[in-house]
Amino acid sequence: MTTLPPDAELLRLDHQVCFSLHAASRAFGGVYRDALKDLGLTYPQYLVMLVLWEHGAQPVKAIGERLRLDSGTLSPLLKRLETAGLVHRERSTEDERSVTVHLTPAGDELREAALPVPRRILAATGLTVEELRTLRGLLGRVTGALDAS
Amino acid sequence: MTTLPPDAELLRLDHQVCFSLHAASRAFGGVYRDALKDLGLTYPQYLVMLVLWEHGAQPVKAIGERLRLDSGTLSPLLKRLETAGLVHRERSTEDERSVTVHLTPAGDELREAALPVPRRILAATGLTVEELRTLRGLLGRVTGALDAS
DNA sequence: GAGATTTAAGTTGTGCGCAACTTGATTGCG
DNA sequence: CGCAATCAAGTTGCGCACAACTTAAATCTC
Repeated sequence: MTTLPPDAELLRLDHQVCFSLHAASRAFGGVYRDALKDLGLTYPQYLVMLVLWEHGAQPVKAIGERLRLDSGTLSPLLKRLETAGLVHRERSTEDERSVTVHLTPAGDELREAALPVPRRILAATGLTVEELRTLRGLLGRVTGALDAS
Repeated sequence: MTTLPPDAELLRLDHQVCFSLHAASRAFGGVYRDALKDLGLTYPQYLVMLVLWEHGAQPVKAIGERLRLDSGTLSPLLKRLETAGLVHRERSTEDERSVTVHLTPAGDELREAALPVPRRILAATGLTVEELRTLRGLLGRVTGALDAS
């Protein structure tokens, strides 16, 4: 569609994209930090709670697959959520390797307090719905391609 | 342009974008980890080296502004780069609060070894140049808006 | 059925990211 | 001038991310 850029510019573009991604991810982190402070959650903890609110109790493995996180990250994170009284872990009886993560009543209740969060973030992005869809689409494709390579 | 989606979908879209961003950022991290292993650099260390290769010796403060990182992150990172012999730090004589970061000859030479890295990453993304531009644009706008809020 | 392989979760160690703080230098203001 | 406010860099502490490893259970294979 356009003239292909010279090599140098192309390579520059690449690291600009990576850098933008890195910066944007941390900028989101900052806004979430504020929005979640009252709930006492970090952003990754909030992601885990979203999974549990939406899909119910499930094994650590399943949470990890949904969030692209391994047990080295999830185990201590879940331990903190358990200490905070939001979650409890129970070793499965059928397969004793597996541990199922359940919401406690407090964890379930927190859902309501978390409802206004997404709107705050949405407003802070300054993007239109169209743009958000485009962004989500591109990011999804990149992640898929990168993971495959 | 399109029918506005109902509230629930809109809020869903928001956390999907945040999640995609988080996931994409980590996926890039993984690919860079492989590409930079031979150079003995992590991705954030590589970003610092890019700044020095491109703009020459400069104070910690300036590096932090370019990369959106504070001294709590940069100080130990620079110490590691110094231990690796790629960089050395010198306290400014005019303003003794400031520390200027210089490339060592080894740090300068590493530039050549790093040249093939961007192309590898570029290929791994699976996106066209158009799409990369769009992505960079959207991410830049989001970061700006989020930082301002 | 016994032994090798695979699997789920957890542990350890390293580095990044950031808040909160310390230290020492500079600037600004009365 | 003198002292407060500001500023640059560094330190500490905590949580996330991930590689490499351990442990214990399930599965596969002969």
